[in-house]
Amino acid sequence: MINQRHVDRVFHALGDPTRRAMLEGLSRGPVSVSQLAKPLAISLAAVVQHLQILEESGVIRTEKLGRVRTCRIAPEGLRIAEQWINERMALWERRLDRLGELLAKSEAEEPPRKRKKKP
Amino acid sequence: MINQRHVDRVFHALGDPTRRAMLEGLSRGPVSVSQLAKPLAISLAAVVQHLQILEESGVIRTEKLGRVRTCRIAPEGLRIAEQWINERMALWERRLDRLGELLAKSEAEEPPRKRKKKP
DNA sequence: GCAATAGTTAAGTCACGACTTGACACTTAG
DNA sequence: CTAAGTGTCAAGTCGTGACTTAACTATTGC
Repeated sequence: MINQRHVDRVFHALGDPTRRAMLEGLSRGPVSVSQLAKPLAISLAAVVQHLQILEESGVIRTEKLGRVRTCRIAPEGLRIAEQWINERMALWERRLDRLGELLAKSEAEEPPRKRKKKP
Repeated sequence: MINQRHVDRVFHALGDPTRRAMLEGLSRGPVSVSQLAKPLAISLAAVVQHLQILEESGVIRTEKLGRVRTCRIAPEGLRIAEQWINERMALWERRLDRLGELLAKSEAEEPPRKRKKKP
């Protein structure tokens, strides 16, 4: 099981439309903070705040060279969210399988029949 | 491309820890509203509000028989979030592939060599 | 019919999260 | 050195989202 705190932070990060837009902006390759901010119609400071949340959640990594900070997607961070979703779906569908088995079995032994008598 | 509104609602729904806990509660099979509420330490009314958000986002379906509403996971709804994540990761990694090709190519043709002269 | 169970709706409170502004710090170019 | 470019930090505003309480509507069981 993955750390619950981690899952919380990742989904909180992904929960905001602006932050998802930023991830879209990053998905074609690494970009600087101001390039990332350009299409966003909010202040640079706001973008930086979002960046911090994204980075702390582990879905992006950043590094600063000189005066420019370069941001890139961290797939291993995103994968945590993906895994969580998959696990829920898997559990759910495993349950459907078990249900299917039960139905199949109860069809196999024709229903209104008494069980084997004990010796 | 999937409807943007849809993606927004799904991620907003998944962004709240209580709602994720509810999905956990549902992942083993369908349950009623009050069963779902029992482990949750919040009022039933609050649970109902969360349920509405979850249902409108399409990650669960519910149906009412008599006085009890039964809730179940809708995997096709969850899959929207999963897809979004996968697409971002895929774009990112496709880019890494292209980068790899470029590097491979520039290694193949030893770098400091003048190009073919025109005829 | 009456009481208990299961859920719904409305109204109001409150905290937190997203954003802004403004001052500041560091790097690079002229 | 100075100016322009790139980002950071702190403080404050504001709206929205998560919650509560309370009154109400079914449905079911005795």
